[in-house]
Amino acid sequence: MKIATFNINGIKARMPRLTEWLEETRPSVACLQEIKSQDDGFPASDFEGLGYEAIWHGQKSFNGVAILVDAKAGYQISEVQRGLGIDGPKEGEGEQSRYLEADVTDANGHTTRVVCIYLPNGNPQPGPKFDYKIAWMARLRERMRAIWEEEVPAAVLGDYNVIPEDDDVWSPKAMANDALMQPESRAAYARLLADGWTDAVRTLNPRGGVWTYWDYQSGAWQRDHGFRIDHVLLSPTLADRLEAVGVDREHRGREKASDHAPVWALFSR
DNA sequence: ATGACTAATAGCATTAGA
Repeated sequence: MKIATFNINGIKARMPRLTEWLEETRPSVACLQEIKSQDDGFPASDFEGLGYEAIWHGQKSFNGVAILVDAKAGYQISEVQRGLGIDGPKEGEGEQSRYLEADVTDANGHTTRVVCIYLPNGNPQPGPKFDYKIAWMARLRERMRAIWEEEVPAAVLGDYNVIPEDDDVWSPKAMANDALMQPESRAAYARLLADGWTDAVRTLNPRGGVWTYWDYQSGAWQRDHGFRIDHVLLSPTLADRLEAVGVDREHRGREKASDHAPVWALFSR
């Protein structure tokens, strides 16, 4: 089983790149963030044509998450929960579409809990958006603890919008004031790891230096000015089966690419 | 230096991203 996460930055604008990536790398499960599409506009039939079954939690203009499974390879998906029950930072806007949780069953009947998240960015900080980010992380931790109690194999993956350590960014100094690496953001992420969740990419790359995002501006891609904010967190039984991780960097360099690259984790079954 | 790109929606710029 190969589980992947990809912040696609607009599903309409990215469909050609997304299609290529699915055909070339064929993940068993793909978590997508920032689909920036309402539920009605989601191209489910295009994914069906590629052999993928999807569930999605859309929103107009911003945010939006989806989970795809390789139906052609025998995977099935069943939604467990959408949303964490937390309102956005603006008065009366309601909940943003950032959380989608499902059970994924393989051809042999083995089920894995898969949680696709798009954690709030939190800039500018300090301010209400940063407060929202920290509150969202607290709610996420509560939900992850509940999943932990279920003792199911689980992966919580997506765009965490947190740079966990200084060696996860090309220049800690350049990013020092960003919400992505504030001590509060890092502490909230560290609490998830302290709870027992395994950071798959960090575990297999203990020296850091792995990037998953490069800004569109200032030639960041050409200069390799990136950082790691897309993470794959694993429950113990799933972590035991972890065989490899990777970042599909090459896809970041293509025409009309997302500013994020896909991140994947491979398991023994 | 509070910019530079990019996407979406709805203008004939603004918001948001990170």
